[in-house]
Amino acid sequence: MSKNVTSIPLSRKLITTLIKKGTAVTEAISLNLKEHGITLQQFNVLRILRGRKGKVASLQDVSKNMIHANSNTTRVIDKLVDKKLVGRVQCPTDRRQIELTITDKGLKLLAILDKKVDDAEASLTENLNETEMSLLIHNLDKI
Amino acid sequence: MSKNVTSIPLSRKLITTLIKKGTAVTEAISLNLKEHGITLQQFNVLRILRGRKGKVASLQDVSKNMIHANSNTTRVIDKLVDKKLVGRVQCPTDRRQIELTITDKGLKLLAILDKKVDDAEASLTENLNETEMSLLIHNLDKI
DNA sequence: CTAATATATTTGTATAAACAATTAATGTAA
DNA sequence: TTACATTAATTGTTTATACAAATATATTAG
Repeated sequence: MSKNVTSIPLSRKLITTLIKKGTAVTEAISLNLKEHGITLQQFNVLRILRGRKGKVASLQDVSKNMIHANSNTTRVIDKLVDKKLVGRVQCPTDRRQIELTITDKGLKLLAILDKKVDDAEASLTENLNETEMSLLIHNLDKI
Repeated sequence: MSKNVTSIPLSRKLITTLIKKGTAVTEAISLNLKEHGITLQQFNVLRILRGRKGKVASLQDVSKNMIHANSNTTRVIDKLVDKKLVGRVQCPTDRRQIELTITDKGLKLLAILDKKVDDAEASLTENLNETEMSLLIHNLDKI
């Protein structure tokens, strides 16, 4: 069966909705972090590092897992190091690489932020039940 | 029935997926516009103005309909005026307001861009059928 | 009519992001 | 070993965005 021509406007509606909701959600989450002087990018880096459970991560490990894998990762991490939330040392076996870890201070802050972000995320999705959420995730992954 | 506690990680997964997909889609669409020196914001303004079908729009009309309703709308429009894609005149009855219209050159460019963007949007959603797209839109609107 | 208030747009400034180029260290082939 | 290529991270620069303040015009209360 051939693709229905009316699928073009529907795909436009879907993409537009996705961009708008994505932006709105980003802003809603960011708002909770802002009071603590943390950006969404910085928050993601902290979460990635905590996920390492003590093992070090290189800058490119982090960069790959970020929403935007870009060349500004160094500067995002600079801010976290300045705030003593992340430790950065040169890798002894390959001195091109750096080894990143989350500090105790970072873990403590993250615990506070997580609570706020979890609440915000729960609030944003309060009109959806679990089945709907699972289906949304499943179908969003087809895009 | 009380809310299941496992809904918290599911909501996190959903929000994370939404942010990532929203970003990816934004970039994919932007890529098509970039070759023509147009940003997504500028493209949206052109579409909004075309939607007016000849009637003028004020800056705040445009700003309200943009993904980011912000104080930088003036500068986005500056670029479009520079490129002669949009006309800007002072409103005679209320000189605080400006009257914006899309030019013929703007309409011609938009016709080209629309084609590319429609194709990109169709391609992005090719793994979804109409029922799935409708449901996605419906459920995203609950967020 | 004048002062105060409200509204529409613009401008200034600091921060963030995109993109390209550079530096430093390592790996590899003659 | 030495030159060349590759990899990892950093830096420079331009453009975009967020947020606050300023400007210009219009409206309203007295």
